[in-house]
Amino acid sequence: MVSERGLQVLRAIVQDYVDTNEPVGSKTIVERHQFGVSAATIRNDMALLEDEELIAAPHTSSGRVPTDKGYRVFVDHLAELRPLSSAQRSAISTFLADPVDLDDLLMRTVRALTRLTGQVAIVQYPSFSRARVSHVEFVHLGGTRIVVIVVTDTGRVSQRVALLQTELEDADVAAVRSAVAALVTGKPVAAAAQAIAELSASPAGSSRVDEAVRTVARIVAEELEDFRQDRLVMAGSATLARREGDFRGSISPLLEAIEEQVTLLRLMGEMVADDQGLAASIGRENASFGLGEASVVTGDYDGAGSRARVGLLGPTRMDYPTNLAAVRAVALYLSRLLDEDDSSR
Amino acid sequence: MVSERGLQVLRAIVQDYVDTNEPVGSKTIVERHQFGVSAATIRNDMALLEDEELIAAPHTSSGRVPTDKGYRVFVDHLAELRPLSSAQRSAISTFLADPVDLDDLLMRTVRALTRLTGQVAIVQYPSFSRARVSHVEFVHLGGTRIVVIVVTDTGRVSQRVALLQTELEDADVAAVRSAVAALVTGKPVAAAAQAIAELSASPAGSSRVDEAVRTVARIVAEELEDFRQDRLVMAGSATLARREGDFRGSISPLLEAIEEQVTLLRLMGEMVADDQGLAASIGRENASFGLGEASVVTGDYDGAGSRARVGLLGPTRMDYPTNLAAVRAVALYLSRLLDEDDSSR
DNA sequence: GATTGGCACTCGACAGTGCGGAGTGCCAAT
DNA sequence: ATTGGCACTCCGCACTGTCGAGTGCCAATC
Repeated sequence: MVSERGLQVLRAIVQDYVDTNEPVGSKTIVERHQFGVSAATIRNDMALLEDEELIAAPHTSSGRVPTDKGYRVFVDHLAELRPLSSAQRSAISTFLADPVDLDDLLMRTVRALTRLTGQVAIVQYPSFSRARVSHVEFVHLGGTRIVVIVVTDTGRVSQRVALLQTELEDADVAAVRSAVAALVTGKPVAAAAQAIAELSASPAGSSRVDEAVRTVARIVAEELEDFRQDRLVMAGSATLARREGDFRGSISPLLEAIEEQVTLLRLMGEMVADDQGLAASIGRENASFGLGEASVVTGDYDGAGSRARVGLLGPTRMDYPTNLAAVRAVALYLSRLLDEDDSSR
Repeated sequence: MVSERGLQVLRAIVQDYVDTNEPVGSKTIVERHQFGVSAATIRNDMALLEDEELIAAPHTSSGRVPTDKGYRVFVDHLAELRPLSSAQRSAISTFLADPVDLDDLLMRTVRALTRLTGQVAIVQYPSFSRARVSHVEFVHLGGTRIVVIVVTDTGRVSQRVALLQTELEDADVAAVRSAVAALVTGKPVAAAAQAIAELSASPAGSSRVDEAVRTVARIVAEELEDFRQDRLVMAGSATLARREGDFRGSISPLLEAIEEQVTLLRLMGEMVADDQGLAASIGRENASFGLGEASVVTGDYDGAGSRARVGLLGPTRMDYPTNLAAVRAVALYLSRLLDEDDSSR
């Protein structure tokens, strides 16, 4: 059983190791922290911590390094968020001031976070499942090509080019427009998708317009899927190269995950937040995502009536208190901005 | 003066060095190539090449390595494109078959290129400066928020949320729509932007609608700028981490350039293509872009009536014949696809 | 004049050696 | 439970000598 002091020793090890990137020995701990006991006593505690697999020694008779399990205990029980300096707070607010639109706001958010922490920053687009379709629009490009645009009441827009089977007159396009618009306008995106599915299931008319309506509706359904499917904005991948020694292996799995996005989306989706909306996934806990050498910390924010996450990706050996605090501060600020925006319309 | 055989020696050095990543000595050349002369003779040639600064020795009495200037001569005078295997050709065509839309096509293009070459692949969006505005659309979200959508006859769409000074009735929105639409519809994007600039210069009316028209027009002008401004799609940044030893320094400047995009756009814009539409920018030639350790090869393609580039970013020590051939093949294929698409409407 | 074989020389890579320091584990004493 | 002491382990570093690859130069040869 690990004593109370033993846990404090673990905390000291994590802090010093994050600080210096070198295995920390009993003597160092006595020097850098005020435990009021001798190195030998610390050694006894360390032996217990090692039994519990909270720390490990890279080589016989070398200092100790936290294990993934050790980091987990540290984050769950020992870490206190390190409050941001006022300079950092004001940096966030100036960085995020007066965004042009949602894209711009999220882009600035990740830039701010990566500057604040030196890690790769990630933000999910708010999930739009509660949004309603406010408008569908078609632009006939001539021939069989038509641009299909869907807009939600939260201001998000998706567009796609559809290729029809047959050529349409402009009058036909108007007919298609009113048919599809009637089907989805004003409905929440989920309900709109449902309505389109029902249309597809019903017996098909064979008129030229009817056929076009079906084709276009299918495209609209795909676009609605876009709204439900989360997307990511990221920044700071260059920081990985600088911090390369922190990853035992190569950083290429990380770069792949960044490029893939899907992996990160799944990972971020599966993490379980605490009562402050914060979550951390550490080292081998991410092994199934190919990120066994990395950690992710996230914070929830509220946007457009739904929840999404902002987070950081970095080495397992990261400064969790600082990073969690930064994520939380940015998430709170983001929620406030989106809330104002929401209520102002 | 470097003899004809001297140039062949340079070619051999480049080829072997790209192959093995080790400085190549006179003996190796004699073994791997059929020069029919002895190592000593090769050494004499190498001394001349060194005088011309086409090759250099990393250390006294070590094998030789091509300089940037050496690569330049190789690419300009000695390299012949290495034709793609038929397997590779068919890989391209299956990879690029049946794209959903332009975004999808370009995304697949970079994926194909990065798979083919193992380098970072980049493609510019076709420049839309010759495109015409086919449609502007507004969606009133309520209050002072309005989505402004601009569509060109090439099928490209840009949207942005505008915040107005004052609240508008739906009737006002209709008035704004017709005013702005009259201003720009049917015009090439450059002319449309011009028209808006003239509007801004003319004396302002003070009615609510007039003011809204000006605000919205300004937003439209911004969006037109989007069309003229090129954008990039990229893939394969993870390959950099694997090939890390090829870069003397860190790969972080490369990752930064990839994240910045602007740098790469400028670089690709400034490169001068040969009669096949191919271009290469080697090593220190890119120093002013922070990419002195890297090379970029590009090929031009025709899309939607205008020209754009597809390219590769990798270490200076890259396989230029293969990479140039791959870029050319993909560029040609892309041109063909976009041309078909163009003529089918 | 170009080419060649020979030869001395330089340098990097590598393995082996020895040493100092940091850190541990254990034990007997407190 | 805590502590100081002590033997032990192992890493990191500097130093050394050897080996091989490669060069540059020169006199001899075609």
